[in-house]
Amino acid sequence: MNIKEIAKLAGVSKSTVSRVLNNSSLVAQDTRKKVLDIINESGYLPNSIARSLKVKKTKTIGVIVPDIGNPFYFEVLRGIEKVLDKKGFNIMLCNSEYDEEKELRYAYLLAAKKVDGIICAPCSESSKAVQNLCKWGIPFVVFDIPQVNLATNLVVVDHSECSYLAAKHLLENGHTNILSIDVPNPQKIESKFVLGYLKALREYNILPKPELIQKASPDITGGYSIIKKLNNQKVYFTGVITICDLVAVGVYKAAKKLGLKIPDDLSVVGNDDIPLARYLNPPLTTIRQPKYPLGFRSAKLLLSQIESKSGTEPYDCTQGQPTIIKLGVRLIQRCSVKRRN
Amino acid sequence: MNIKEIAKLAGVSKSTVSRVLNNSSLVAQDTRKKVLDIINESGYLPNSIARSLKVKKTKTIGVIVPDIGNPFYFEVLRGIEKVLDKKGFNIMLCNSEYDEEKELRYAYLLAAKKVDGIICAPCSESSKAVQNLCKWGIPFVVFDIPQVNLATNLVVVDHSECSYLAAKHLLENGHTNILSIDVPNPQKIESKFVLGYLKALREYNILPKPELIQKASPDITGGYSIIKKLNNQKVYFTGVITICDLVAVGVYKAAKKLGLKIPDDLSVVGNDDIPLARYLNPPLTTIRQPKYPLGFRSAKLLLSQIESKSGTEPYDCTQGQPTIIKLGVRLIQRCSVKRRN
DNA sequence: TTTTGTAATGGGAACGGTACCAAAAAATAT
DNA sequence: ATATTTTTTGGTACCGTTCCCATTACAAAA
Repeated sequence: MNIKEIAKLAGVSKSTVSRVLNNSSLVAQDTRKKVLDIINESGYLPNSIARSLKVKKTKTIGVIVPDIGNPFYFEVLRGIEKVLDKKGFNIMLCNSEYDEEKELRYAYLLAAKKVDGIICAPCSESSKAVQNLCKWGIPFVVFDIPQVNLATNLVVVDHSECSYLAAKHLLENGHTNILSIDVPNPQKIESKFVLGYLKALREYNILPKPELIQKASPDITGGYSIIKKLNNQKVYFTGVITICDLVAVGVYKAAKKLGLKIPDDLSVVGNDDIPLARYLNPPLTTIRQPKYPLGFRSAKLLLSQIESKSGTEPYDCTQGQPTIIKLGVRLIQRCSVKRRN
Repeated sequence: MNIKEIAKLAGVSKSTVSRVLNNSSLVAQDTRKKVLDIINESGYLPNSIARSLKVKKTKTIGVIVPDIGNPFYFEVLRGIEKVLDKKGFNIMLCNSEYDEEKELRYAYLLAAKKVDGIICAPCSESSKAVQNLCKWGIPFVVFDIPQVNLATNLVVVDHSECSYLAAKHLLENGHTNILSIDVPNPQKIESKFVLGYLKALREYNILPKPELIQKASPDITGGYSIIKKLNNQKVYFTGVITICDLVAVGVYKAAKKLGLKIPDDLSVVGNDDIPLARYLNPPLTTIRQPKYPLGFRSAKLLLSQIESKSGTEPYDCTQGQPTIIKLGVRLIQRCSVKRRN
């Protein structure tokens, strides 16, 4: 069933049917009604893929995140969805699983599918996918991880501030041997997270110990295995800061296994403030990320980019100043940190 | 940049370019190389939307769930993604937010976008969306909620078994005043969840009390507010079974607020076994749903349906026997239930 | 009556691919 | 050298819309 058949049934041309479909004003009242009736009783639904081909708009946005299983990204997604849905955009969700190769494949796929724009949380600071997005002239915004060497529109949080706040909180509570669990990064340069950690240590005149600067996959098993490993190596620490709450959960799990009490034997401060952080045992002290706003602002930014795009020309991401939106974080004190003397 | 321009640059016809794109065997080695070179250096990417229009396949699957925020659905989604990704399908994710109207809108949208198939967890047992999917001839499978009066392909768990197991566990532990928190359903008939609960009571010769059969929205606030409400009304119960772990979390929250200790003052058994259930305080005893398998099997089933579809004709969901896959559940005992005498 | 203007409709060329069929070129057989 | 087969290529209709342009119908003005 297509527009031509509807036209024939209604005894009009397909131009006219198209006009009622897009409710153009220049179609007579009774013609419109007649066509509408035919459409309803036939169960016809317009092929938006054909439409997209013609109008060069798909009304869909691609979203690439490393792990939707992580409540952090999920909350961001909610923010994104909120604004896009209101504007009639659909979301094509892609889960890169922290795999650069997969991320790139998805970017390619979304580009080929001619999505109107892309929101991406790349796995690394020099994401090949983002570079390509730029090259292909697709409107996009990246969040969470800033891109190096690329003037992209950005919605971020300062990761160094998170770790700084977290470490400082532990230092203020008398901890001096603090383990930092970051996510592995392929870059040679020290990550922002470690930088913030080091800054806090410096302020307290504490020399960083290399064995306390660790990396793990950003999930429960990541946190779990790092604690187990360090325990085997007899590395000493009384506090932990983690790159995300999920690895804090892993730390909890390991602590339980090893018979370590939190916060008595081990203090931990997470990062994200996922919804379930307050229900953990004990409730997790953490740095709250503006998750929903991150998504909300990213989507808004992308939409403005799409709207400003002139006609059908590809979007040139190098022209004009990139917009950079930096959102704040704050410490949420709960019960996973204990004062030491 | 389109196929025609590439053809011109390579000095061949667009047929030939199309052939190398779809790596057809009947193109000479050096022609192929020449075309490939041009493609690479020009950064051309084929428009899959145009392709889809012609071949009548989009290689994308629509997924409609009531709440991706619920780890239950998320786990299902992972299962879906696993099989679809391997077969080169993309996922278009839609969040109906337990809103029938929104669910229907999404179904329409996905149909218009000509997705190759749809996996749907409808909000109700007589989803208008599912009925339409049937009418429109789109391959689909529904999971989690069976459809009444509609012979659809199904991947489900017996909800009555879940509540039966949960209630029985409490009964075995000496509880006689058990609160059942179900999700509101628009149907007149008693829900499966309540049915299983009643069955367990009957086996123990306990008369059901209407005030202990409650409904709440399937999220944290739902569980929270129902407990608060019943507490105000001085309704007495020592055990709770919930339709999902998220409302159990809400129960925890309310208990804390009201100074009730779990499990000493209140025993609770959840349903789903979300990843964080074991990390709650106390760890939640719950009925484990086969979440990942639910998604995995649904996707497999859908794929087989799509593959068996002959050519371009719409899929007729009334012909042939529907496949119904029923998966089992089991009780996971943790620490939220206490024995009473 | 003829002209002019406006509202409503139809015709047909795109959009960017695919795929069938025919034609040309190259390889092989006669 | 010609006939035949096989390999490689080009031409073009089509997928289902939109949208520009032309045409028609009809009312109001000249």
